[in-house]
Amino acid sequence: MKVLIVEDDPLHRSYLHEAVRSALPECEQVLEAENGGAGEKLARENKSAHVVMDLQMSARNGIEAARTIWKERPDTRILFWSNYADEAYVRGVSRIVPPGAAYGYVLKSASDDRLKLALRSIFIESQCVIDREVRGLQQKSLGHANGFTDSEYEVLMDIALGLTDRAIAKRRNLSLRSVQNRLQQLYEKLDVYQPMTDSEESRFNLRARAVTVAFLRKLLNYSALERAEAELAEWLATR
Amino acid sequence: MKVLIVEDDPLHRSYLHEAVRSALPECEQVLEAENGGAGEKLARENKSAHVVMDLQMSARNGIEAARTIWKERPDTRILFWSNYADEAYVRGVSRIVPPGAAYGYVLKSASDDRLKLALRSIFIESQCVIDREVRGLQQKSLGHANGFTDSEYEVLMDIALGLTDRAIAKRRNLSLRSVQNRLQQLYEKLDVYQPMTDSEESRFNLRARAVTVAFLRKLLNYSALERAEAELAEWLATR
DNA sequence: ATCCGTCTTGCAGGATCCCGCAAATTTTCT
DNA sequence: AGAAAATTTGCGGGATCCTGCAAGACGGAT
Repeated sequence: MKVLIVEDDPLHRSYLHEAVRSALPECEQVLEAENGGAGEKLARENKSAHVVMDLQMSARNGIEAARTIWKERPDTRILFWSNYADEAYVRGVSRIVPPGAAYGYVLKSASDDRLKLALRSIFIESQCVIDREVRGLQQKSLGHANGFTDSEYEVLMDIALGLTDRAIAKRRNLSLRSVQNRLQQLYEKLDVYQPMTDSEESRFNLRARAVTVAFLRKLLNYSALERAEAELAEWLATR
Repeated sequence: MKVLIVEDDPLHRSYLHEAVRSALPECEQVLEAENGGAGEKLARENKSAHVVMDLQMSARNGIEAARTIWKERPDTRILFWSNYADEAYVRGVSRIVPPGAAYGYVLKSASDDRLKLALRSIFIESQCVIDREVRGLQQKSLGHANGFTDSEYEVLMDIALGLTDRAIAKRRNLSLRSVQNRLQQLYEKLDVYQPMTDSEESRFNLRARAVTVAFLRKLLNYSALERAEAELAEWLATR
């Protein structure tokens, strides 16, 4: 068995290396890459079927890397190992995992044992292992209780990118009014209607405010924005 | 000499601990805190005059912590040790450093030697040490060549928070039109006027787009937003 | 003092955004 | 199939945003 580690931070990389060695004695070789691009390349060359991947790397995003790896070999097992459980990350991951693939999502704050257990479960037993904190988010985002519809999430990304109502309508094949409907739902759910002061006027710009509170609530983050921007550029090219 | 380490990540914390021990043999005691709040408390109790501080911690921001520490004891020496050199961080730091204080800004990607040298320079020699990458940003942001005026940065934060033109005017004691002038300068500098397609209409919503490209350019980031939101709440309270 | 550049302010108008209302369409459920 | 619920769409109007034009205000330099 070969294991590929894709991780920015040298300290974390060597810690992971050590953890893999000790949790998987049957592993003959541990490869290391320090960004998404190098990770994709190594995975291709070595046909690695076992990857530990950091999200949030400077050069190339972990999610991007995972997507191309899975596109080439959908049975690859990937353990995502991240600092944060932002909803943006969780959504990003579950959007790209191929049907039936074994993967995991473990926080860096998890204990040694938890990490090692996850390594064995995913790489040996082909099970999915998702940290409880992350799992909670997943369910909340699916259960429509307080979560967001995919279509709402779409418009959220679109206004975060700075698109016009009209532009969104074109991109999503909707009428202007429908876009605005979705926006209203979004504003409702993000609870953006609070007046600035109890006194009188002076409110928020709903559109901009929505993006802000989405950020503060971790529905959005830098890498989600980065991905969205890339997708937008892609779409623009086809017009 | 006592040194206080404020850092989220256990791995980085112990690495720092080791680096301090080896670079500063005259240091008798190394204290550790795992978030900003605990850091402030320890600094107060131990009157630590030497701090190594991570920015970007989950519980309480490194910049916030540094601000309160410096407010209580302005001669404290603080070395900021961060993953990123976002302009948002650099601006945030230089906004709070007291006149004449010795501080440093070193990236986590720097070599062992660089870190140790910085530790000695700041804590022993009371010099300011700022990584070249960071320094570059500082100068660019000051030299008005391509950088942003403080007033432009202010409106940027304000629209990022989702404030109305009118609200910004009140907050900054300006007329409506002046705010809009600043916004125009901002749009100009952020180069937000590009049409979406070469063909015809369908452009960006300038206001939202400006915030986005500011994010992508690292002029803004999560912690800057967090701080701005707190300041806004504070201001709202005084109305 | 005068000149010059920068910053500020007002006004006006066109574009966009936000939203209530209501009809048409699709989806879901029985 | 038929009814109920949700979604989509059009229209219209009020609020906000973006901008050109032009007149003061302030400060520094000659």
